[in-house]
Parts: sequence; C-alpha cells; structure tokens
Amino acid sequence: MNVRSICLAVLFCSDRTGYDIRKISTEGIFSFFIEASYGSIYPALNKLEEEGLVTCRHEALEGKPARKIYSITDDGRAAFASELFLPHRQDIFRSEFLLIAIFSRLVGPDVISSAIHRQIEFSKQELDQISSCGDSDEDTCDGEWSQEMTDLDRQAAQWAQNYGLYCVQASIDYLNEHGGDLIEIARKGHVGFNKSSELQ
Amino acid sequence: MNVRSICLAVLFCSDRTGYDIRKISTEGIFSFFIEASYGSIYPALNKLEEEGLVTCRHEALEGKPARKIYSITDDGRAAFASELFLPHRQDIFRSEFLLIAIFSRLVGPDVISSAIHRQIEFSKQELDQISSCGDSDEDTCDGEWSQEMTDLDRQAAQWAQNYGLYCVQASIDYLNEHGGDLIEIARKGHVGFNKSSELQ
DNA sequence: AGGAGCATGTAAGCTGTTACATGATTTC
DNA sequence: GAAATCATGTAACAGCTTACATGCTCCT
Repeated sequence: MNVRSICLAVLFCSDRTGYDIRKISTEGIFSFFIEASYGSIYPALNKLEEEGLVTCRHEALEGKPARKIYSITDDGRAAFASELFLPHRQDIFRSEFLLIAIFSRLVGPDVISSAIHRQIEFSKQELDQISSCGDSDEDTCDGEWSQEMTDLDRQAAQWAQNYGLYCVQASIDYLNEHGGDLIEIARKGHVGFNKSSELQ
Repeated sequence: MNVRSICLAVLFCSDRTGYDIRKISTEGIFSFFIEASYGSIYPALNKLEEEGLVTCRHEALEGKPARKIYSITDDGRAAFASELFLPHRQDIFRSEFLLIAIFSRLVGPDVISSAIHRQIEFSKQELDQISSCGDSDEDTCDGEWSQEMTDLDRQAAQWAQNYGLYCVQASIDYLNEHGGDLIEIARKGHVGFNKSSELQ
C-alpha cells in the first residue's frame, strides 16, 4: 500500500482533488490503509497523470479557490484492479502503548494508569471516526460509482466498518476489564526512574 | 517509535547483538512496535554508541562467529525512560485486506473468499507468534533485568501478550462469523474486471 | 555437500514527512 | 477581524528497505 494506490482507490470511487484525497486518507475508512500528507499526494497525482492513469481538469468556480479535479482512467482502473487481485500482505499493527505496558514497572502505576485512559480515549475516538465515515457522501465510495451498484458497495464498506468497530471494541473491553491488573503490577514493582519532574 | 528506541528497549532488558535485536523486533513481542531490518539497526547501534547511550564489547568465542554485544548505559536507560514518560501516540493499524474488502464487488466472490482465508491464516500465525514469544529466555525481558523483579516484568509482558491475543482473536471471530456475508455481497455485485487470467 | 542459521555491515534508493510558502473563502 | 477550512505546491530531510557482500558453524 502506497500513496499511489490510495489515490487510485479514492479516484476509483469518484472524482476528487488532492485536498479531498488527503482528507479521506486521513479521516475516512481509507485511513486504515495509509495516512498520506500533501507532500506525498500532490507529487503522486502528477506522476499518475504523466502515466495516463488519471486525468485532471481545472475548475475555477467564482467564489471558490481554483481546484484541480482528478479522474481515474480505464488504464488507472485496470492498474488498481490488478493490484487488488494480488495476495494481500499481513496487517500492520504498531502500538506505543504496548511498549509502555511492558515497561510498567519502570514507569510506575500513575503513568500506566494515564496511559490506559489515553488508550481508551484514542479507541473511543476511533470508534466515532469509523461510525461516522460514510455518513456524508464525501467520505464514501459513492459519487460516480456505477449507480445501480452503490448499495452493495455501501454494504461492503459497512462490513469493513463493522470489522473495525468490532476489533476496536474488543480492545476497549480488554482495557476496561484488565487495565487494573496492569496498574497493580506497576504498583508492586515500581522501583525508581521517577521522571515526574521531567514530565513537562 | 523508531529503530533507536527499539534498540534501547531491547538492550534495557538484556545485552544483545545487532542480530538478536533484529530477530526480537521481527519475531517477538517487540514486533508490535516496529519491524527493523539490519540496514537500520547496525547504523543505529553505532550512533547510539557514539552518543554514549550503549557500550559494545567484542566477543570472539572459538567455535562461534565474532559478535559485538551491546549493553545499555545509565544515560541510555535515562534516555529511554524519558521517552516512555511522554504521552504515547495512537496505535497504527494498516490493512490491505480491508481495502480488498471494500472493493468486494470489483474482485468478486472467489478472490474475497481466498482473501478471507488468507486473513484468518495470518491471524492464526500471529496468535502462535504472540503465544510463543516469552517461551524461550531469548525473546523476553529476562536476562539481566534486576533479578528479583523479573516475575513482575514477565507478568507485564504476559499482560501485553494477552491484550494482543484478545484483539487478534476478536478479528478471527468476526471473520468466521461474518466472512460469508462479504462473499455474498461480492457474489451479488460482481460485474467484470475479471483478472482471473492474470492470476496466473 | 549443502542448507539453514548466526553474524556484521554498506550503498543506493524509495517513500514519505515536516516545514515552508501562498492565498482565497467561510464562519464565528 | 480572527480563525478555520479550502486549496496547491515545493524543498530539505528523515527514516527505512532492498540488495549486495562476506564468512563462519551446525545439522543432516
């Protein structure tokens, strides 16, 4: 998964500006694939245009800033599809929280406790984010995607959302049920390296 | 989380070679934080040595290849600890599988079906990997970590493992229970872009 | 004899981020 | 009038991967 693919994926669903793509890839369901910044999206779109996988039309509506709206071409669709047919790679999961958890004894019960709360907060935010993506037409694969099929596409997107929701909820459940145990471990073993003075 | 921190984290637990660190960060619990390759670990260790955060001793046992065993210094411990005290960042989750899921209609039921199986396979592998890390002394925070406390450290590591196990199991459950629905969506909506001929 | 695993390292290059630079419009 | 949001882009740099290069030991 790279910025290229995410651009094609978003454009597969409907025409977009670079700004849109960045927003969708950061806030929408597509944030499960990559989070791209402007610095990578704009150059990627230019390259994609050179290669004929997307086209671009300038739109200068009055009362709006000028924008460049990109559309995917047939070649682009084919290129994207052929990527999807390849066996997919394993999910990537990275957690700073778990690193702190492992070093519970070192950081002590207070730090662990606030880390757990922070982690639960993050998870709840994610829950909100996942449920809300798809609420507005802007965030989903609606738009120009062959009219009669949008309902099934929405169902697929919904399925993916539910998968995300289910996994995040599981993590919250574990944290709520067993967070206390970790704080207890930290309490029993805390032996110094007290950095409270350096906390800010 | 960068390679630097992961080196310090591993060395905090016990003395290691660059080779060890790479293995632990790829296969052990530490793979939840980053997966580093030799090309990043060796230069990182050199830099850390320059900065006095780790020291290195050469060991040339006969009947063994020469190895450079790194140890963390007090400065290194302090540097690592102060990182742990900082508010942690949100977990990162990236899934190619979910991208395919969203485009179910495009790839069709067969591809989705095998993607789901692949995903379940990956998750089971992860389950094995998580349960097995800590079996051998090599993979955990044992070693020189202040003897009388290793039990609590093990408990913290165990807690983190259980967290991982719980989340991965949730994902498998969802896949088993609802995978069929997605295949059904793909079946109903499949409309071409059939790349089976290109699948080889 | 060959393969797997142990062990270290470098160089080229890819990919992406951060920070900057700019400016219009909309909302409070 | 300030702040947020829309909108596009570049340049420097960070960070990591891949591929290469080397060589030893242990097991079968």
